[in-house]
Amino acid sequence: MAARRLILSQFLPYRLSITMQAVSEGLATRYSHEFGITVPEWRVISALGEHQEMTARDIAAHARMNKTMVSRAVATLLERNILLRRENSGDRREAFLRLARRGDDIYAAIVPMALDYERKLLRDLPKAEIAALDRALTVLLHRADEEARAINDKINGDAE
Amino acid sequence: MAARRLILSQFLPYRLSITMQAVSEGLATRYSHEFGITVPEWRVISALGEHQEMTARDIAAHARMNKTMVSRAVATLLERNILLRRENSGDRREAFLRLARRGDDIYAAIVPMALDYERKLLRDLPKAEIAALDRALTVLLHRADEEARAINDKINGDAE
DNA sequence: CGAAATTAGTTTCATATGCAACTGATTTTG
DNA sequence: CAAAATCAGTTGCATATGAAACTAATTTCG
Repeated sequence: MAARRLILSQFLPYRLSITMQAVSEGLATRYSHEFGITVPEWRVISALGEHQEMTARDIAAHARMNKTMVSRAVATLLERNILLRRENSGDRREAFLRLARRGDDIYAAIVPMALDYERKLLRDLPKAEIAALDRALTVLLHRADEEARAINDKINGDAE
Repeated sequence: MAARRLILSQFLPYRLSITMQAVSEGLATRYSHEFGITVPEWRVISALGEHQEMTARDIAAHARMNKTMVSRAVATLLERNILLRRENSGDRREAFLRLARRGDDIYAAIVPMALDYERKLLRDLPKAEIAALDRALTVLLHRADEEARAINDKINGDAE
């Protein structure tokens, strides 16, 4: 546990952070400019584009958003007629959400834009390196979740 | 430019975003809990730990922060006697910042914690995959910066 | 030299975010 | 069955954030 030097530009959490920031901004600028959609809103739209009909809770789980964020994004999108909402008559706490006509159009317009952007980013990485990146991100997310759980347990006194 | 399906869980910008979020949180929880330091404050401290003495402007450039963020983090850290500030008598707009005694202590305590965390995250990735991840992040950041510039130029009408 | 432009850094303001408290509905359990 | 606990989703509140306006200092240039 020797205190080696820490060089910010080589430190993984820092690099991940600035890279994701740049990547995310580059894409968000496009669709926000063209469709007035925020990042959380895009997440909701893409979740529903992928799964047709979900509750807010499902969306939160699928897109790793907290329920406040989902609630607000959904409210705005309903307001703008981008989503449709159908109450679950079997459990009136929840409601099924899906893309309205306008939502379909927006989704259909953003998807190629997003995939094109992704392609550009990865353009000159060899296939093998892209595969390695994929694996690495999977492992990192998994480990980070584990570590987060560990540290929270320690802070909260473990026995809950 | 065919509108292939977009699967959120496989879409690079999304994966980067959630991974960095988990990674960043896992580390930030530790030092915020132990030292009451925020992420921007840690960035400033680590920049100064690495480079001894810098102006706010240098810090912003080195740690990819905007000047508002630096200004606020520095103000808090000065307040808490974690930094020292020495006005540049040759150019009184700027000031040189460096870690105070307390800042050194905090830095010395966080660095091993941060490196340990990084080690844990990368624990079961083979050396070759880590190297591939490094290269990939470098390329991605570079491409994303390029794309951001391109899109901004397009939006602002290019000829500035 | 002196006006205009530029720069470092701060502050204002409008927006984004998340936790925690809340509402209304459903489920659990004594 | 009724009280307590849980759950889906919303809202209030306090904090975080960044763009743009601002201040004070320096540089540029007519």
